[in-house]
Amino acid sequence: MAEISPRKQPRQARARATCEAVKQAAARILVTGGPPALNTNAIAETAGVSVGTLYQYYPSKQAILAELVRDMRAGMLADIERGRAQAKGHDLRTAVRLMVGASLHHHRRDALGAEAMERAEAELPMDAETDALKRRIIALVAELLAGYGIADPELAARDLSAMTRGMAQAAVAAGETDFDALTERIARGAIGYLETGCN
Amino acid sequence: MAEISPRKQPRQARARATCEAVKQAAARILVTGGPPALNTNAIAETAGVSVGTLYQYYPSKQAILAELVRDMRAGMLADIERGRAQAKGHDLRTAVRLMVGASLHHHRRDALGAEAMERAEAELPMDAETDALKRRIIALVAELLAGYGIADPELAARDLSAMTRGMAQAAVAAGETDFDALTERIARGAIGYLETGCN
DNA sequence: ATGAAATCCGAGTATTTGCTCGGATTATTG
DNA sequence: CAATAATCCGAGCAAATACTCGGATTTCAT
Repeated sequence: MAEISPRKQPRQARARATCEAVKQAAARILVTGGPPALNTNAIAETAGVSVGTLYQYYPSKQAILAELVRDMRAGMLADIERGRAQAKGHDLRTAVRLMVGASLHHHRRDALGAEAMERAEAELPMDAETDALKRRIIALVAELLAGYGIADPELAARDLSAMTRGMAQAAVAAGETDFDALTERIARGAIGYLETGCN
Repeated sequence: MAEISPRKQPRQARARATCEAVKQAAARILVTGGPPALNTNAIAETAGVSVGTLYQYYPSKQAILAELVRDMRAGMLADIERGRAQAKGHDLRTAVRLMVGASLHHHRRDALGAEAMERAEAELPMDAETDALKRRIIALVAELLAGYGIADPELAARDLSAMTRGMAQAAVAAGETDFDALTERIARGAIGYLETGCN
């Protein structure tokens, strides 16, 4: 059974830099070579540290990936929270546009990295903290939708998240870079989903 | 460099049964254990044949997966073709409903299998034949959409496919089994996407 | 029935991969 | 400047994995 929680806390600045280097190295390898290319020796070499050092802070390979995914989810949650604050007070249509835009924020920063991470998440035993983050994201969207009188807001939140994720994934895979246009297209689908339900 | 095209054609009935057993074993392992659990020894054992036998028909592990994915894509293409034949003559909304239903046909047969396969496809070097199948699927949808005067039908086809895939994936992951309800929800999004574009 | 072709077997090989351990190096403290 | 704690190193081990090979067994054609 592979441990997932970190093994030891870095106390000195040097050690903190090491941890960060390891994470970034793992992320880079994941983007360039996909999950099968992600092995501990490669991570250590890319990070410029030795395997032994790596294992002082991460108890297993999976733990590195888990922390990477957790970071991404935390970032997403922050993006969504900002989006909701921005959307407050607007009508449903513009609120949806703003929320979709917020969901795509991490794609704007690093589209390939975001995609690689989301795919990697699938083949990882879900750790409790990341699961909680995902639930909070959905709950946040559901709460917003409920404010507009949407029926079954939880289901709608899940559907809209999935819709966004799916379309973004395909767009990135196709090499699209105009995220404003993509946001607009996703918002059209989302608004259609929400408004067609009421009549 | 791993070969992907099959190594030898089975000539006798026994050999054909072996090939089929290998494929089904691989599919089952993929569903129950995910990509990391898919190794040649396990495949051979599950299929009830020896590794040596396996390697007489498949030049590499990837070749097995590739053929599995190819089969699934071929099935999807057939489903979509039937869907289009059924949709012909109806108005846009019912046509969309029928097409979404057709796209989900393989999910109805084996939801977990379909999902496992689609995820596995991502970490596989795209082989030419499968790529051609995917293109044909998109082209078919695009052609249908063009008949209804949709602008940029290729892009719309890609977006709608991605939308369907994303929502279906999330629904299956959440344990949903009512595919009629799911079809209806996806269709709402799709119709919204298509109709909001025109005004 | 008999030779040839097809199929099957599974122990074994070469490689990869996750991970450990004992000791060297660097930082911190009193 | 010690002495102690923190950090780092990397050779190497144990296990897993993709794949091969030589020969046994079964099927087919005549």
